[in-house]
Amino acid sequence: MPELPEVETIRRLLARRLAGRRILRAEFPERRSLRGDPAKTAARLVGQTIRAVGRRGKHLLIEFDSGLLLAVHLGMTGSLRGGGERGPHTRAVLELDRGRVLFDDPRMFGRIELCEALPARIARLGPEPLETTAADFIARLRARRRMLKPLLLDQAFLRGLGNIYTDEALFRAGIHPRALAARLSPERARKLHGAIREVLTAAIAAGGTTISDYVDVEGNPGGFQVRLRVYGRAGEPCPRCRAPIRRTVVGQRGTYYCPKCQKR
DNA sequence: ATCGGTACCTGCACGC
DNA sequence: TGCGTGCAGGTACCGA
Repeated sequence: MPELPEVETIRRLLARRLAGRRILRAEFPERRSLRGDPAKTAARLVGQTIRAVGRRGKHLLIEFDSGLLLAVHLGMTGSLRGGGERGPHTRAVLELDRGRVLFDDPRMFGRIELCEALPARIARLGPEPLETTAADFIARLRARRRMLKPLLLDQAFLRGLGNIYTDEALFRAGIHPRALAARLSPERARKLHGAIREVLTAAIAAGGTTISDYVDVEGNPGGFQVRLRVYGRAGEPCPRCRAPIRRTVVGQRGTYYCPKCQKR
């Protein structure tokens, strides 16, 4: 479900809600949603005060005064709720000195981990798409012999893009999802860098994309779905040339693109 | 390095 | 109504 813009939207709301709060109780009713032992993790969390909420790619990082870190990945269907009662898919509950936060995740692809430092798994991800420079991005593309779509989805190359925003960025840049990274001209690579920045920035401003179930901490859906140009629009006319948008599969992922506007 | 396949899960839409 | 199928915003691991 959530890609960078959704996670960033959640991070901002969570930061406001959680900064300075203390954990009174924690519960992990679903062992598989947690890396580590549920009882031990819960015990270590009690009494911890939240300093800040950060983000690396699609990972949320709840930082405590003690230096401990609660890393949350929402997977495909994970969501965080500020308040309310637990439901059938509640996988974690943090009871605070004011309010509570619940982690719901029907498909259980999401994970929570309490750690003392940034886990290697997260530390070794690629750069933030909104922080990397065009020059660096172009140089790194050049070094890869791979199709663009799977490369952009690879979190070790760039952290935060998922299926939706990859397709949207490639469309905006006029580049075919199967185009080979190393063969892109510097000008087209620069255009792709700009397209990624634009689509992510606009999506964050709109509060993310809701296809079926994404909601933020307050339960509000995103607003960017109405501005998607190709994702989920197979058969509809391309907003630029009116040719029908096509759906195909690239790297085992459903992929939407305009066969006329997007060239290899 | 890169690719394809599989696995992990549940829920929903769809066709019959 | 019920059942089978395919699909879904993500990641990890395996062998080729």
